[in-house]
Formats: sequence, C-alpha cells, structure tokens
Amino acid sequence: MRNKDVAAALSEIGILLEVEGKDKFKPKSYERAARSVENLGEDIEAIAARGELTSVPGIGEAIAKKIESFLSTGHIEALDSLRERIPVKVAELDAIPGMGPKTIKLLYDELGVTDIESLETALKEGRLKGLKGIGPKTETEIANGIGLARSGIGRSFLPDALATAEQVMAHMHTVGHVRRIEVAGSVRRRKETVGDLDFLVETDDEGAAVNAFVGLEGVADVLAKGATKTSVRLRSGLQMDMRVIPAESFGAGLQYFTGSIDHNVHLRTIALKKGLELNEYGLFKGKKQVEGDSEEGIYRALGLDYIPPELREDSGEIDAALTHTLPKLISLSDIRGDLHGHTNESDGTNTTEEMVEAAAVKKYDYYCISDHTKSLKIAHGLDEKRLLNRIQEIDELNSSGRWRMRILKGVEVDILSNGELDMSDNVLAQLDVVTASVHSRMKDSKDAITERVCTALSNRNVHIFGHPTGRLILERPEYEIDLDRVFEAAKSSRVAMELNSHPHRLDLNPGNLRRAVKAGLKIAINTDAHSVLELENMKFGIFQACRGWIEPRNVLNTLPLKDLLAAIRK
DNA sequence: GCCGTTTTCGGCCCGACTGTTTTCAGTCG
Repeated sequence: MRNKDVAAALSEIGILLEVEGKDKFKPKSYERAARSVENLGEDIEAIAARGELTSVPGIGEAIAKKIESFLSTGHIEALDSLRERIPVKVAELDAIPGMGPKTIKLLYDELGVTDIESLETALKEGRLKGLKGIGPKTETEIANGIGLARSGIGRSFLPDALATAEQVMAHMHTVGHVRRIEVAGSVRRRKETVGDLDFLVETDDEGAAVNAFVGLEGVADVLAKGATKTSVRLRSGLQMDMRVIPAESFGAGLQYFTGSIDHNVHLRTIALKKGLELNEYGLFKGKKQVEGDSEEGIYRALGLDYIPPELREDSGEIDAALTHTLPKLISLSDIRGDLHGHTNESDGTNTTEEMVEAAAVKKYDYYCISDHTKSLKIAHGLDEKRLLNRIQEIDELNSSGRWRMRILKGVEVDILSNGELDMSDNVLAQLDVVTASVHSRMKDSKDAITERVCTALSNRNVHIFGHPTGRLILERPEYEIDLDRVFEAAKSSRVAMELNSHPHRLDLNPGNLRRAVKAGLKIAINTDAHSVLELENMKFGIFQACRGWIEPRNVLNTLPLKDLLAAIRK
C-alpha cells in the first residue's frame, strides 16, 4: 500500500464533500490531510503500525480511523457512501483546469456528467449552452482543459524547471524593465519535481514587464493577464505565473509565493494571534504595514528565526524557529569529496582519468571510483580479477603525483538475492570505500528485501548503503523495505546511508533522511556520476539534504580525508 | 474534521483574475 493511494482516497473524500457543498471546512481538512500524507517522507503503514497517525499534521482521530480502515480493508465506509450518493469521477474532472466542485455539481445535476467521456459528449452535443453561469468562453476553457488533462502533462524535474527559470529571468532582465526578479514556489523550496513556475517581479514599467512575459519564447497560451498577475502556459505544458510586487512588499511577496501553503497558513495563524495580519503585501497592524520589504523582517516580527525555503513544509520548522533550534543546514562548499562514481570500465561514459580530472577541478580532497560488479552484466560489471587490476591502476594514478586530490579505491557491489555480496571479501578488504546496493529483484516482499539488505550491511567490508530505496522519481516506486530495521542494522555495523544526488533518484528522501540521522546514522551525499557532467549533480543532493534538515556534521564526505578514513574504519 | 501562547469550542489565509454578471461566484495559488 502506497502513501499515494491513501492520499488519493482522502483527496477524493475532500472533493466529494466539496461537490456536496454541505460543509465549507470539512473538505479542507481532508485535502490538508491528503497533502500531508502525500508529502510524508515515511511509509504511512509504518506510522499506522506504531499507532502514531494522529501525530501527522492534519490527521486527527476521525481521519486516522479512516486511514486504518483503508490500510486493512482497502475501503473507507464514508468514501463508499459518498461515491454512492455522487457517482462521479471527481478526481478526474477536478484535474481539468477551470473545473471546480461547483461546476462538477452543476454538470452532474443538470446533464448527468460523471467523467471526462460524458463531459466530452455533452460538449459535442452542445448541451452546456444555456446552463446558468456557463457562457461560450467557459465552454471553450473546459474543452481546452480536457485536452490538457488528456495530454498527461505532469510535473517537471527540478533541474529542468530551474533551467527554464534561469532563461526566463535572464530574458526579463534584458527586455522587461525589471529591477528585480526571483523565482518562488516549489522551485525555490527545491522540491524534487515542480508543477509550475512562479516569478516575482519589481519593475518601473508594469506594462513592459507583462508584455515581455507573455511574449516569451515558447508561450502557447495566455491564461490570465491582469494588473499585477499574469499566467501563461508554455508549449511544453509548463505553467508560469508572474506577479508584479512593489519594492516595499517584495519580501512579503517572496515569502507568500514561496509557500508551502501549509507553512503559510501556519504563519498567518501566528500573525493573527499576535493581532497582526499577513498577506503578500506585508505584515500589517490594522492598516499600518509593519514589515514587507524583506522575508527576514517578517519572520523576525513574528518571533521566528529565519526559515530557509527548503524547510517550509510545515513539518516542524515553525516550532524549531520559535525555539531557536533550526538546523544549521549544509551547503555545497561543505562537501570535500564524492564517494560514488562510475567510469567506462562498467557503465560510465568517461575514462577514470577524465572523471578524476573533473573531480579535481572541483577542488575536492578525494574522489572515489566505484564501478559495478559482475552480476550486473548489463553494466559490464567487474569481476575479482578486473577489480584487482583497477586497484593497481588507481594506486599508480595516486603515486603519479598528477593530482593533489586522493583517488579512493571503491566499488558499488551488488547485494545478491540471498544478501551475499557480488565480490569476494578478500578483494573488498583491499578497497577504501565499499558501497553496497540493490539492483535486482526489487519486487520481492518487504521481509525478503529487508532481510537481504540487513545481511549485506553486516558484512564488515561495507561502508555505505547505496540509493537505499531504489526509487526513480516519476518512474519507479521505492521497493518495499523496512527502513527502521535497516537503520538499526546499519547503526550496529556502522554503515552510512547514501543520499544519491541524481535528480531522478534523490534517495533517501527528506523524511527518511531525518529519520536516518535521528537513528544515529551518517549520510554520504554522492553523485553516482556516470559521466563528467553528472558530477554537477552534487548540488541537487545538497538541496535534498537541506530539505532533510541535514547539517554538515551529519555527513561523511564533509570530513577531511584523514578523518573520513578514520570514520569508516572498522 | 482539525486544532490550541484567545485550548475542548469556535474558529478555520486571503487576494487576483475571469466570465457572466449588473454586483458576484468560481477557480486558483
């Protein structure tokens, strides 16, 4: 059972209640709970098993009971009876831009529309005409919305979104009469994937800024164009919003549009309790603006330490800011080396020397070459003989004196299905850093994978557990694994958890990073680079580490070489 | 339905834009 399924069920209850229209606030509770579950770092089943569901923000007694029922039976009675009363695929219809609960209800009551198919038929037959509140433009909007929903345009990976944002900002600077432009939203929070881009602009010529924005290369559609807010959709499907904000409100605007929504709601509640009011134009006492030009000022005025965007998920950061216990987050400059990288000896594209040279340019103190092992045939993995040759080769490179940086001898050894390692112990013992990873039989049972991993980590030659959950974002879910047991085993054998920095992996996720550190484990932030270019992915690992509240002292590869080697020695 | 430095009841973020309206409801973020 996946968190996504639980979130979808809660969200459906929320939308159905909204369509029903009896209560204004109940639907919001379900939607809040659904968001909370969706963004949970941990498997909801594990939390339920501990009886701690109500400790999740937005989940109280009633919703906890419903989740438990869903986990054990696959059903929620309240959802079943709602579906009976309103037999409409509300999630499907709600996903159409421009369609909300009121429109769904109207179309169901008047035309019997229950899903995208019947909506399309009703449109084609012209049956929407004459309905109260639906004119020709709304009809067109719904028709276009169906196309968008069908095209399945979803979320973009952070690196792609960031690259687009950089291009937009550069262009706006040259033609948009822009004094200042920032990207806010989930991009600024460095989420793994983002659904749209939010820009904040300070300008001396609003008209010029708006025209520059709607005239950007690749704009397919202008969704809204007002005095301060403009929305466009690119041909790629990505939606971009721009808000024009005056200088005295820029910090408030940045804070507001960075979100997350739950962080903001929490912040506004604190403001209200202090007799203040917070909106995108500032922090107000009555009509008087108390703060607004800087984010720092707003947090300070609310009695909070400054909260970095990566932490703004309403997952404890506001309490920590109140009590001055926020983490001192890691940054890219804390990283002294990279402990996981491939070469063309296995499935990488560059030679060992090319990878080493590129790592040296980064002024690392050390770089670890860790190719795959023999059972990963598709990656041309190394057997004992080839690995021994590599050891000798790296010794020679180190003694050549060509680099000040130390090249570490490593391997990414496969964890076989019985928990044994795909390389003999006496060869592993000759290496500096051994990362053990799962690359096969990912659909085995939770018990099988957990047992297999715990066995592997008990091998005294293993230093790091690579990409611990095996997920590929937007592509492949995590394999089922009991991380609590794995963390326990890793703690007793002094094995670190990898934070794999590849933007499609980012494994461990933020919630699991926090739990790993809480369990007393060290984190190794590695690129797993398969090419020189991928060494740049370290920054995405750092973003993710920040989202996981990681401090430099939690991380293995912030240590100088000597300390690193001492730390992993067993 | 959730939640608590106005705590177990009574609130619940709030502003911008659009379309179909003659003053506002619905959607969105």
